[in-house]
Amino acid sequence: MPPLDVVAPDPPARRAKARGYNRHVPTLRELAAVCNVSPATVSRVLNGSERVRPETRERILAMMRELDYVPTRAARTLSTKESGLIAVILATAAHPELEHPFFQGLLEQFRHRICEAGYDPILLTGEALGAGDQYYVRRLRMHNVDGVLFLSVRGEDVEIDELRKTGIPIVAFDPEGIGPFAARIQSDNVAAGASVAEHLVAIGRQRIATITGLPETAPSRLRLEGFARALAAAGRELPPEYVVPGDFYATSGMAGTEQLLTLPEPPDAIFAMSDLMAIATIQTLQRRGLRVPEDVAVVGFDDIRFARLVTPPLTTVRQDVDTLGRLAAETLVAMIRDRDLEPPTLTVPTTLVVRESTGGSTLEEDARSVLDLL
Amino acid sequence: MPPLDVVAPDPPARRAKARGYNRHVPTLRELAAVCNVSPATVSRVLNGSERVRPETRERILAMMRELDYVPTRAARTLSTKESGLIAVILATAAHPELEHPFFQGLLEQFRHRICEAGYDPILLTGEALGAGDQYYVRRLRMHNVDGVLFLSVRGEDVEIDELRKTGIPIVAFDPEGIGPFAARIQSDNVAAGASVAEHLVAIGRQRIATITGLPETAPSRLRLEGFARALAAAGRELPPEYVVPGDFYATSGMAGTEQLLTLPEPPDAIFAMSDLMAIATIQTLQRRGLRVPEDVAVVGFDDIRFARLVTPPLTTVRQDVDTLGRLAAETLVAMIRDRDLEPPTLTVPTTLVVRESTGGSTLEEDARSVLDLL
DNA sequence: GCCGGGCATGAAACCGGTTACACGAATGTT
DNA sequence: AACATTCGTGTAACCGGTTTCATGCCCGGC
Repeated sequence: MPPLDVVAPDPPARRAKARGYNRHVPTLRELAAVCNVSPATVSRVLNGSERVRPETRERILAMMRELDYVPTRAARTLSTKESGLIAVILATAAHPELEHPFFQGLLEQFRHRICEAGYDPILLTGEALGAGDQYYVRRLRMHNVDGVLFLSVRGEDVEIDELRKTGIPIVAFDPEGIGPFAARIQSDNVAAGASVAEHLVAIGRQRIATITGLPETAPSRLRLEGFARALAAAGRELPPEYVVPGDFYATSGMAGTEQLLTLPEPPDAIFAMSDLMAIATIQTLQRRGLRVPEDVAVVGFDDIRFARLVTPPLTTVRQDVDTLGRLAAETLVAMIRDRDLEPPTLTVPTTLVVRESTGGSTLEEDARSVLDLL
Repeated sequence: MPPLDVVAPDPPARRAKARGYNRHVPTLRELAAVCNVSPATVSRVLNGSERVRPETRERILAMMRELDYVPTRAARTLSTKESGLIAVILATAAHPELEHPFFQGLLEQFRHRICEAGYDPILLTGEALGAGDQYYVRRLRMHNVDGVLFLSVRGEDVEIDELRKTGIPIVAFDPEGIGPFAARIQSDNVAAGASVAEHLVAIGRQRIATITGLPETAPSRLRLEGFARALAAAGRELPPEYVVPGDFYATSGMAGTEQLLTLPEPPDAIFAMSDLMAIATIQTLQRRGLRVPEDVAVVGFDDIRFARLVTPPLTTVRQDVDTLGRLAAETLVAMIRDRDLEPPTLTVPTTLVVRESTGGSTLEEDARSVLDLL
């Protein structure tokens, strides 16, 4: 049976009412009308302009609170070309940074800092998901993104040039194949590689090998450079068969270890260029009946939370994610505010954290450090 | 020396030129003019309207490509109230979901799916960062967010009601203290808890204990419910001192294990309600000279990548992150497109993955499973 | 008492898409 | 042949802030 009253209320409004969210959100003009001022004055209050009489300002601010006024970012963006959004570009699904523990800390610190500066991060991916309108450069242009943070650029990214043409400020972490138009943030990979080599020499290891990250990436090359140079300085060889390529992820750590164990002279120390690979290395060695650190010492890179939780706890190079994230945020915000700023290159020192996987720390020390975990 | 020509070009334009990004981005109206059509027609092509003659459409599409036209989202948002943004709400810094491996997979799958549907995720945090304009509800209203994904709502969130009033579609994962206005996605925690209990009984353990997650959270309560019920069904006791509270993170796993070991009758099996806690549990047991699984069997929850890399590989409950992420995305997009949709509650089954920490799998099986890692 | 200047405020155009409505041409109906 | 309908397209208002320029006021100086 059709209802008796033929005049149906406006459907969307009725639905809204039914769900209880018919609260009208005022516009700037309505707010201005209520306050008996012009839209321009309200806008000035919103933007903290000096040119407003204090009592007028207070009256408007009070009314904003009372009406629960929130300015519409889209309108402001349309007018000013500033969106308050910063794009964080993740790489392809094949190497999901988001799943790499190291990047999480970096990202959280970064997010926190840019939020304080009034920006919000929007997550995009370098991966092309079929249709062209899913390319990140297109998305980021649509959204009028104010700045871009790149997590581990890889050389083959054909869109980098497209991105450069937009003129949007860019900060890249551990960049490879990105021009000087982008700021760069990185750990001191050369010094870090050297510190690992020196440690392994100091504890008396004779046959020192390494499983690298993706060979074409900057962190991988630079760590190897410092590592090899320090070994040479100590009068040690680094034969080619002791350098096996990995990709930073766990599986390649297993494969690399297997490969090293087939050598006529297997190493007595392995430097894996990520903690994920190092942990896989320990696991593989133990499966083969080898003891860590007695038979083979293992060193990782990153100092992810898990590093101290594996058995034995992992000696590793700590990257200062808080500083890295903070600097990335500060640099990007500075570049947004002053477009003439020359993009800097910042290098952050690392710390070698010695634990049991190289025989370095006692059980008591380590138990204490575990309690530092959140 | 000042340059001879006194008339300085427009400063911003000059800077842009100097950096090489003076490329002019056309507007819809300019594009329309070039194509000898009205803005309305271009807009119709953009939005896939049927009412355009095919040859006109082609001409416009070709010109879009040639001029590298990208529509400005802000203008469309202003007009349609749809921003193409979906907010992902992380909790406070005290419990950084982003660092919890389980959420990464969920988030990546979610991101991937909503991206295909034309949305991009914006990261917000429940934490109030000082000033009021950093509250997430304000941010999300500013940005005209189309939908919200909540990761692990906690009961004390005072802003939930503010959020509800906005009427924005919400999907919450493992929700606690959120009303029926939000869709809920969760693993079948009761069945999962029961499957763990049954497994531990089946392998003949006598003194079965558990370290829970945050006691006030839904997953923690539900897993305990299933666990206790299944133990009772098998005629086993679950004395109160065998239930110690944790918080899903590693440290609480250590503390909980220590606590269990001080009991007059320490357990011979421990169910930790997250892999992070379970791994900390194994580590702690080994430090105390206890063997896993011979002396104490350990079961975790989540099946994070590390679960199979620790020694011994961890028996755990696998949450189907791909399905969880996909369902969250599909549900949210559906709710955005049809605001009348009743918010569903979806429960996804889990799988018990038996590995060596309960003595379950052989070395060979496990080595194979490790190779499944990406 | 008149004038210049600083200050608080207002009027109106503008940012770039969207869309309701109008309109002419082509097609179909009787 | 007259008329209704559908189709393709254009006109213009609108979304909600921002910003330039104008204006009116009050003040101090001469």
